[in-house]
Amino acid sequence: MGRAPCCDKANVKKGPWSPEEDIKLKEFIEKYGTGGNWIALPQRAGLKRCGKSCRLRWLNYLRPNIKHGEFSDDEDRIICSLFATIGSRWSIIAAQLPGRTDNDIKNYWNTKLKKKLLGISPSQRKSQQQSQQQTIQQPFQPSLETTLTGLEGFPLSSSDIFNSVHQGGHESNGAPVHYNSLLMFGGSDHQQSCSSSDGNSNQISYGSRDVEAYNEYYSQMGLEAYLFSGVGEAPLEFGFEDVKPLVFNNSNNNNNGFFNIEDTNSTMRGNRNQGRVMYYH
DNA sequence: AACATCTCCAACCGCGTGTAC
DNA sequence: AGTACACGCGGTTGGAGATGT
Repeated sequence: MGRAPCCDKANVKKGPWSPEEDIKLKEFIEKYGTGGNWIALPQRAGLKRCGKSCRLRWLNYLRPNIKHGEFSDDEDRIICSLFATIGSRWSIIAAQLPGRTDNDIKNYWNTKLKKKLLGISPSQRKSQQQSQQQTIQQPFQPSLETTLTGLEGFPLSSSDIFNSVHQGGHESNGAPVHYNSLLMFGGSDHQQSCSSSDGNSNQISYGSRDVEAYNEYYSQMGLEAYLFSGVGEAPLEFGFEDVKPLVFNNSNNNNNGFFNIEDTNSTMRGNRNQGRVMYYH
């Protein structure tokens, strides 16, 4: 047995909304509110529309403070960063952009931003359409990650971590070291920054709000990764009662791909704004 | 100018989730 | 605990307008 229809489809109007319908809906909601019942609303408002259609029209177009028009560079950055960390959860992304709707952001991403990031001109699109399709539908594939890591404030990709940032991390045969897990500690609250100055250190700090999303992001890349905000208490908060972080340092490399363990809690506590990437073999 | 193709975005659809009973 | 229903979300579609040939 299928799902019961939300309304009598034979008796509801579909397609674009007329200005008259918009006025009717807007005036009704401003006067009476939604009453917490979208299904009953169209009848009460005298509209021959499905409740879902009314809800969508109100949320995406008629409600106050909706922002239309061009997205700013800041908005672009926020969308990219969030898309890369949490994927296509448009309602969550929209919550970070006042005045923008999930539908708006979704459309913007699908029609413009995605192409902008991939650097594809209109003439290139046709020939690349097939390969794009594959990449785009799987946001965590390396090609898109690589593109996105160029954005300021974006988390590092696995290849950045393994090959670029920590160039000293090599097997004795010269091959990059691969790790099973990745532990990161860092920084004061609500900052987002990452940098790599000398290839041997990686400064990274994220606000506590973002931790779960980033952890999810890294796990999508096949890394068992744990990113902690704060230093002292955070591991406990995330269920790591006996964390023994491996501090990246060339001198700690014992030449077989493993790094020596040392207790750095005191150091870390004293350098809250200089978090480090640490590997757990 | 005519036609084909592309772009954009509003709107639709189906499904998962929450909640009331 | 099970069921029915409404809401909200994300994927997809349709069509108008823009652009290319």
